[in-house]
Amino acid sequence: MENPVNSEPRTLLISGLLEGKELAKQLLDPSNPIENQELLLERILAIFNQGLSMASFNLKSPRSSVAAAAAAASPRSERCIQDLDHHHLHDISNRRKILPRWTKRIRVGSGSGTALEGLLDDGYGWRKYGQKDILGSRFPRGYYRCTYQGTQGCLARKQVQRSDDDPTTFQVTYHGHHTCIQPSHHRSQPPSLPPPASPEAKIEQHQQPEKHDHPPPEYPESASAQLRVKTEDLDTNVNHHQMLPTTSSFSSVLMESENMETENYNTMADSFFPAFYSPECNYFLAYSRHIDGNIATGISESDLNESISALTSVANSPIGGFDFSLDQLGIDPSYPFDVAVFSDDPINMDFRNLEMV
DNA sequence: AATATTTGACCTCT
DNA sequence: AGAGGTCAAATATT
Repeated sequence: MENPVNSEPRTLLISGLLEGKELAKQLLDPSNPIENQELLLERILAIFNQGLSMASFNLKSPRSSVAAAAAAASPRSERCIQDLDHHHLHDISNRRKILPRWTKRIRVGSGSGTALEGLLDDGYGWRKYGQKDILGSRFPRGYYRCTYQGTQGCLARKQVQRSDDDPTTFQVTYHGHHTCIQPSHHRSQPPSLPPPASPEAKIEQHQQPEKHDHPPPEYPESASAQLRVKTEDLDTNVNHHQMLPTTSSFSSVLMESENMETENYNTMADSFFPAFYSPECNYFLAYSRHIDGNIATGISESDLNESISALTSVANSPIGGFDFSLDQLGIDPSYPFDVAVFSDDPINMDFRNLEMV
């Protein structure tokens, strides 16, 4: 029963467009530095994209889009029919391989028994759709999908696995970025606060040496006050934590390197520029992080091009410039674009602070 | 009544 | 064939 908030897409769409309007006004402000103008443009574009995707998603009949077909509404018998479609089959089999995937280790400070898992709220609305005993693990693995899969076609998923050796820690593996607008995230409104708990939770960040990829750091580290991420160790000048509510942290989060099935994602570009792609939906939103006006520290454009084109197979790099178009990218505009635009995830909070203050 | 969770069956991948 | 992942009917919760 999470997110009882009204998630009516129309409302969200309108408020998003209002934000776009506001940004457009700022764009006209001649005192704005040129870098900011680029950012504003990019963001406005993203808002348009999101709006388009929302509108098209809600207009279409559920069966008419892959995203919706992937939604849970489809009975098993219909699935079999759909599976006759080889393309569709191919899409589905590819999806798991290509979707970005990253893992976090979350330690809950205190608590007992089943209540612990409730402390794992990361600010998003999740709906449990399965649980499985895992070979060699004492605790079952929980499977969650985005609450708004049905209404907004968001394909984000996560798995929660309680650690064997330390039952107070959970390994949370995310699959895919949210393409939805989450009401609880909107306008930086953190979800309801959890009951206060041990405030001394220590947050660490580390990487597994054998896997050199970074977790996409744009994931909203609990827009809620429940998780606080220590980002000082991140090698960027991004100050996520400044944007995060820090009132009561009682969970620790260890950002782990990703356990990707595709090495394609395994690039610096992905960590610095968590391009919100979702190849199974064939969409790509040009989106990058501009911190201190330097968007590509340590990353060559060719690196970006390589990784991104490999990822999407439809896109050229959006990083070097923002002059992409749906046609250029071969994107079906009817698919949901990724978003983060309306959510208050850290990266966008950065944007807000950078551009609107 | 609407929405979320549980859980056994089914599907996919290795 | 077996393990992991997902579906969906039954059940629980709000």
